[in-house]
Amino acid sequence: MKKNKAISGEEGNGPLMADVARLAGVAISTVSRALATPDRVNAKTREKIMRSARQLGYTPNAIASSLRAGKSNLIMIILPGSLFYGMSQVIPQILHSINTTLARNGYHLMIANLDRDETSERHILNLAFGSAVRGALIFSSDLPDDGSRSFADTALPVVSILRDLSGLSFPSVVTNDRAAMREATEKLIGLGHQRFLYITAEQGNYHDRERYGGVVDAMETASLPKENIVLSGGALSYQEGFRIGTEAADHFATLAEKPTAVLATSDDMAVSFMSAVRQQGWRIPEDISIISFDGSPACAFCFPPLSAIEQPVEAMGRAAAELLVDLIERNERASGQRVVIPSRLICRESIAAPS
Amino acid sequence: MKKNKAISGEEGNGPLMADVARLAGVAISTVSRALATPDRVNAKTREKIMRSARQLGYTPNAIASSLRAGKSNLIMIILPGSLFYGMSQVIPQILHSINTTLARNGYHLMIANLDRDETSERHILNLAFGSAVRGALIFSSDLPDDGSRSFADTALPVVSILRDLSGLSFPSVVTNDRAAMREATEKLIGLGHQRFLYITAEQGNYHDRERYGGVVDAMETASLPKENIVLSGGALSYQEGFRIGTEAADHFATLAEKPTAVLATSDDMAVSFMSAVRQQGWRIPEDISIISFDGSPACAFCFPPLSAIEQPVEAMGRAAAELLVDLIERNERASGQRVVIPSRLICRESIAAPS
DNA sequence: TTGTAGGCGTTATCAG
DNA sequence: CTGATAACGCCTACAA
Repeated sequence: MKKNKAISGEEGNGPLMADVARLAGVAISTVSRALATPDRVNAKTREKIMRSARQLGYTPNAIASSLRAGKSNLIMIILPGSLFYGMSQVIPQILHSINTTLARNGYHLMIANLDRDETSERHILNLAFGSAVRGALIFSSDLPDDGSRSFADTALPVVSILRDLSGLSFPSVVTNDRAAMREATEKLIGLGHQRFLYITAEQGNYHDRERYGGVVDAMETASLPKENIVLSGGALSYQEGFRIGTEAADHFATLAEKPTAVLATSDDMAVSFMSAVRQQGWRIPEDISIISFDGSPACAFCFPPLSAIEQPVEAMGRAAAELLVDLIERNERASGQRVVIPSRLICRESIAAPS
Repeated sequence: MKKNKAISGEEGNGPLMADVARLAGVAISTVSRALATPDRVNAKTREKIMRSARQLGYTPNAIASSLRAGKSNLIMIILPGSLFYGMSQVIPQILHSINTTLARNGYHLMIANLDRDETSERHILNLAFGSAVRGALIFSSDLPDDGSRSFADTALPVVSILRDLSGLSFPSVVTNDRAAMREATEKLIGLGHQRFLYITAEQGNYHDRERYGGVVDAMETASLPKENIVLSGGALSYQEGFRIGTEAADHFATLAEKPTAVLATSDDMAVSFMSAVRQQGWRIPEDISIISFDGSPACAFCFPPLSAIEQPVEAMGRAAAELLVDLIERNERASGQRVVIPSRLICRESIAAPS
């Protein structure tokens, strides 16, 4: 009833502009104009065309427009495989807010996994260099490189999220990892804690450096020795958060001088650590205080409710998408601008003064 | 160094096949062949072409190929906005496994939010009818419809995930909601429980019907009266899982005859319920046993560790993507086939015999 | 084995 | 205001 594509065509790929033109008794170009710039065509003709289009169920072929226009309306987001697991809803939340913002501006979002194989890097580079996408968002990742081409050389507008790549002149939307961690540490110091366990993944990566730096800052300000920070983890990726937290608890058990407070760099590490030390007989927060990073909604329902540095995921996604759209629209690219969206420390029952 | 695009062209959209041809001293078509069907061109010519291509950093224009071929290699996944929140990692996990499978077969994954506004429905229909995508995965959603076009009429290959749409002749990859819930209920009945609180979202939707049905099945088999199932929630979407669980705890507090076991239809509902009833002074599992649905990895680290029906998210994603690729490759579409990937009941400390 | 020519569906330019 | 025509970049008969 709505669709009319010839005689059941089997493969008939839907009506074309030409079909609409024929039905309306005008030239193809007139149809095109009626659709793109309605006020540049006579009202009556326009009406006729619109009616024909509706009657045929015509939908413009997006690929043909893209080819003609020399640009697509696809945005690619590069996601590290390691962030797909765990309880923190960083990925879905950010995808949702980005996608909503992009859709509102007429763009579509394509996902590109950045796994640890070279195929995925090549895929991404093909997309970037093959004019398949109009812009890219790169989420907490390094720049793909397949040996002969590097993402750094792309002519695409790119915005980095979470990781600060403004030094490479990619505009970046980040949070204040360092200051937030410093604030959390100061909070614990204020409660009387002096000895900390810092649990991390992938020691030395951007987030670890920033966050650890924040802890050190706070210690220095309070004139506490750096040696009071015991490190745990550091060898695995964020994807392994639960394992990192569990192992940190084992590590904790072996320590002669126990830290009284824990700073975990992801929710997964925090909850698995809490679960394991509880089984060892420690109480939270009486024996151990703990604050984590990410602050997914589930933290409020942990036992005890988990204090956390809450990353403004939605806001970051929105900001990044808007920045990218703006870049595209203004036909720019470089500019090492840096948007910082602050994280908030949410204190819940997992912290208290040491006993 | 790698890229050579004329004299810094400003807008020069990268080298074309024509550039490669010129550099190699052959015709464009020969370049095309050398890239697509290498053995149909002289080894020496091929070499020359490959070298030129590499030297220029040539990457084929994906849009042009798609137009020429009459088909894109984009797959769209339709995701309901309501599933982007909460602790269960259904969305990221399934995106990851789908994307990996698709990438291996040369396809790319595009996200389409299905929010509650008509714009998003129109967007999706434009994609489906505008030849922009080659196939679609529809994740636990109803079929988009903008009033004049319906997704049901699309000529695209479509696979439904989680929701059984095989009746509408869309191949579907689902889990055994009903049987799994039945098994969970039987487990609790076996422990001696006779009175249940069933917490749900969106009463009457596909998942609710299936899951509730499973509870009823188990009750009937055990000759327990249906009245022993107390319902909570049912008015909000899955997105509101934490709120649903919290409210269910309030509801629980008002009940004269307390259920001794709880069946929650998402992890979010379960953890927020546990958190709230604990504050009311109840103990789990001594006073209340609880089993949830989804079984995200974090369940193992709850307090107490949460028993759950674990959905095989990865496997479902992989199966759906493979099914879709197969459909595309074999040029088919309809076929109400239904792949069931069973969920597993994982028992942890949140259940025990009633006291 | 290689080259020539035409077309995929749309849009922009230029006449009429 | 409308119509013919030429691209967009690639691929594939078909011809050489």
